[in-house]
Amino acid sequence: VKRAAARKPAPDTRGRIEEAAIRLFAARGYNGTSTRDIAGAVGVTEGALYRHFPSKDAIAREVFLKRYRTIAEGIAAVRARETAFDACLRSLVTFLFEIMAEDPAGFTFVLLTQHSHLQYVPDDPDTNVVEAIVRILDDAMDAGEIRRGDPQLAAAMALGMVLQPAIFHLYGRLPRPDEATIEAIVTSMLRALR
Amino acid sequence: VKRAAARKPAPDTRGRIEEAAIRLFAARGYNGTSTRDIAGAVGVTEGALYRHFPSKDAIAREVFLKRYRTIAEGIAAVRARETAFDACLRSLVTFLFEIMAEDPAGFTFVLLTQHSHLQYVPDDPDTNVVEAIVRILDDAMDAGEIRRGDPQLAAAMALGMVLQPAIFHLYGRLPRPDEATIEAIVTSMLRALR
DNA sequence: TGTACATCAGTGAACGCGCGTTCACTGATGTAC
DNA sequence: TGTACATCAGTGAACGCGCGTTCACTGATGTAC
Repeated sequence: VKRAAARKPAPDTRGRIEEAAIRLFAARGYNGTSTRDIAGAVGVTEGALYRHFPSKDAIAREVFLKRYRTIAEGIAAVRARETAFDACLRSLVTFLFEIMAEDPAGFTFVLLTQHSHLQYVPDDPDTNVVEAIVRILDDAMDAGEIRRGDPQLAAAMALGMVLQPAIFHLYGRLPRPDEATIEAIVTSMLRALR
Repeated sequence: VKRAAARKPAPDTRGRIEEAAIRLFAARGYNGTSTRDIAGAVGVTEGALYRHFPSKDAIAREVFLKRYRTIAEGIAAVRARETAFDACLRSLVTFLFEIMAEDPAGFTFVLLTQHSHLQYVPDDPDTNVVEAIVRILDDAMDAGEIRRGDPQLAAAMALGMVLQPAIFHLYGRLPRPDEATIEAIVTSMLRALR
């Protein structure tokens, strides 16, 4: 019988380290999480961590860049798909709340630690979330869909109108954003930008 | 001659500990700053810290609540002074950028560590910044100066439209906000809310 | 198919270090008589 | 004014602890002949 062989699959220790790390980092912060915490959550010894990553710092960087890339790629996809500015904005806001709902720990971790890691992200709009948004708004200004102004400032305000409600939700001040909430945010953003 | 007596003033070690702590916490985070760092910046030994504060945590809490109260009192003052909603909003945004310019370290520290300390701030609108803003927007909705909606969500968006540009400035993505920038933000906020 | 060796992901114990905190002490200042 | 004592803010050395990391090792799996 092959029972032994059939039992073997699904250790995937590396993936489980990443999951545990992101969850703990989001909850307690990088410095507030020890390698013992991570190893304990995974169910291995600390030594095992170093079979998969060269250092604690490398775990955080790896995990950040992976999540960050997911967000950047999602934004690029929306940008490519939606030609009308209104629809693009609506899709972007919907997308951001979707990934926040799907992976709250990952979203929180990226939100809270972005400034420690953003130095490793190039300013290229295909990989940098903020640059992508600046570009979208700049194009919309060129097309006359929103009024002219500093695209960096417009991007900051637009981003703030999404992230601050997201933060309010993560800290329990707002319930999980529903369709109506997203619509209210998009409406306000369009009014602010036009 | 009284030279020795005239030399004596201005140790104010407690105040200097607070200043050094807030500057270091803002730059490196709470966990990234050691009591040795703080004592070294002040020019005393670590033991001296414990003549003025019972623990490192108490330094952070004290310093946070002091700065936070300054902001809350400033907002309350604006609210009491300005009766017209437009003027109130303009004064609030101006005030926030003023204290950020005056005390960047304090502002950064409060911005970054608020969620560790907000549990010590009551939900009372006289002491809680977010509650005060919710109240202002709720009143403006009652008075018909802005359109009805969830005041918590409106507060989140309004706050995001100020804080995200502030964050962009702190991290070098935007220059120091000038009069025109503040005016652009206020204009966008009014459009978003009306 | 069986045997010899290489590779790999794990263990568990230990490491040196920097952390927050403590403590006995000192010297300057304030107070009482 | 002088003396005796209390208080206070500092020193400097030490503490125990938890941290990130290392290392010799083991046993399971893959590969070559």
